Amino acid sequence: MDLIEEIYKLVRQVPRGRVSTYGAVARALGDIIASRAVGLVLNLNPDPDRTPCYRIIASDGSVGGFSRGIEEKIERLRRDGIEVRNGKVMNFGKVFFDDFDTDYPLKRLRKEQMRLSRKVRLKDELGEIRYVAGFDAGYSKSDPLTAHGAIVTIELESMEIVEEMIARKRIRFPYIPTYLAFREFPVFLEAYRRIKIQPDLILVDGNGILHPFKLGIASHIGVSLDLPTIGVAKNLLMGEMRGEDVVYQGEVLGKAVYSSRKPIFVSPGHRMSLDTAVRLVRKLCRYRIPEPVRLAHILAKS
DNA sequence: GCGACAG
DNA sequence: ATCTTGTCGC
Ligand SMILES: [Mg+2]
Repeated sequence: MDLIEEIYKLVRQVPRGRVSTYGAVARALGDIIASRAVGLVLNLNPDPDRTPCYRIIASDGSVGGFSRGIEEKIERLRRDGIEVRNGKVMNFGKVFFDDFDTDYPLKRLRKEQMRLSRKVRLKDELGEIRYVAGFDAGYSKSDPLTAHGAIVTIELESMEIVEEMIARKRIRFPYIPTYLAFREFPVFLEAYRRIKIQPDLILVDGNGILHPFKLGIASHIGVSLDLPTIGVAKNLLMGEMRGEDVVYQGEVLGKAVYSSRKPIFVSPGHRMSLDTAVRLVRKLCRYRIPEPVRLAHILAKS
């Protein structure tokens, strides 16, 4: 799924003399939550003549940002015949374009999450756990369209590294909260296909079932490979704290683990109960982040 | 300005 | 997530 191209295709539908908004483009993608991602993608637009990203402004009528400076954005809008005063588009309601031709790609991906979430199993289905892998992805500002995916596998008993793998993949999907797997799963798979030692368990940087459709990236990976997985997040995506429980819509989907002063948020991904996930994560923590993920994080950045 | 949404 | 020297505390 090339969501970056989908965004550019929508932007090209905005006619000269009209403007639209980051939120309107996000709604045409299928989910308003993607509005910030629309801005980030337009920031990387290589050709503002072919893809007139300057016609996308903030929902309050202010012009928003432009990588070449907002002066050029205002100048381009004026050349289109748009009146701009004090950084605001005049007659906003009249020039606003929202008549996008779209098949709502994010709605399709949401349905895919709902379909996969029915396959998640939350009872312990673990054989003997000898090898534990951790996965994380890293990026760089100088090359923001390449993801670096790292897998580090350790032996549980000795906590020694037995394998390290790094893969690169062109990114065609921005970070959108609750859609993380569609960004990072491809580079995970690229690295996973190359490892020689089959892990018995994979820890993933991100959530498991602690997700609005119970399909965070750890569950997405677990179900796709039918392997036991655990999600380990450094920040809380959703839910409220009840003691150490993370509760969402009346259900305990995760737990805060105080491996250091600041907690991490653990949720089962697949073939695992919450309690077992927490027990295994505690066992794997030398510092705040469990070793396989911590080491994968370092490798992905290098 | 506030709230806030993994990475 | 990224941009990033040095400093402080444990
Ligand atoms: Mg990460």
